[in-house]
Amino acid sequence: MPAQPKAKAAPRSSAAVEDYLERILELINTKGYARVVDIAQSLKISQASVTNMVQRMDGDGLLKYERYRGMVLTASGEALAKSITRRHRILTDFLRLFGLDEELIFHDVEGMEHHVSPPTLKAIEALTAQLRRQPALVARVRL
Amino acid sequence: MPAQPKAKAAPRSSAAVEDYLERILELINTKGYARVVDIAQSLKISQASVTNMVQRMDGDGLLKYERYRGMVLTASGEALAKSITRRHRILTDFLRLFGLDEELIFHDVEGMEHHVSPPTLKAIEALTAQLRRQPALVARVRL
DNA sequence: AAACAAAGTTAGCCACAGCTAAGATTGTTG
DNA sequence: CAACAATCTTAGCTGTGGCTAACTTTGTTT
Repeated sequence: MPAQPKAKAAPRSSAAVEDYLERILELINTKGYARVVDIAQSLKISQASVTNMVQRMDGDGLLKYERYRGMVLTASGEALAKSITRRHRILTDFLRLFGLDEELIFHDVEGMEHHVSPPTLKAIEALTAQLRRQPALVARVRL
Repeated sequence: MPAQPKAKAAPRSSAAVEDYLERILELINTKGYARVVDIAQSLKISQASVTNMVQRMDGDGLLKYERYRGMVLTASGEALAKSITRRHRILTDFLRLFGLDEELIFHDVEGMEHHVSPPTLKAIEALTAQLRRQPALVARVRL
């Protein structure tokens, strides 16, 4: 028995890794695949940085990567990416209630999202649903 | 005229710097002074790291620091610390509406706060005020 | 097929912000 | 005042995640 070959260690993810996962899933959903050059453009970082990170994420079991060829999310990578995307959407929906500038919303969500725990997210989701039924109240906040 | 001696460059601050400022102000408010050892304990990092950072913050004009002696916030450091503290309070007040665990609130706020822009903060502040007048609605979120 | 451009990779660098270990300073106390 | 403990500093290290410059691979185009 050769012991475990890979040392999985539960896919912990940093804010940076979460950003990558989010963009990779989005690219796969819209274009069918995620190329290094597109990820780089989307995150506004260099291709070299992307190559580097993607290799780390392969090592962490979040995706399968083949040099010069391409990448696919693993099951756990995809699950993580989806939950990150969902969190992003919930926070965006919440902030959109208040008539803030779209760019600002994006920027704030992009920063905050990595730090919002599941219970807090759930509360914000429920709150957003309630507020949608109270446009008068929301209007007072927008002023 | 010896030109400007220090190169101020507008006190940009990272998340880490903001955490330090927040704790330093709190220590000054409660104990009258901020010692390296207390900052370290409060942020759960080593004293060496605190010394290091405090020296950088001195260089950045956020505080005045004298080796082995102590520190005082500069005017701009104090202004920044106060606005950080205010932001922290507003976010905490908001999350407290939903009956979340205090520790969780603290943790989430500690992570998110550095990424919330002034307009977003203002909206959340106004929303919190409105929600305080709508306990029935809030109760539906808490469930 | 040769040449070229686009995409990807590697090597080596940097700043940030933590850490430990070892040494310096300070204040207290016998 | 000598010695001690507490505090603080320095030196040197680490990992993360960027960067540029130079090189390689791939695919297209003539």
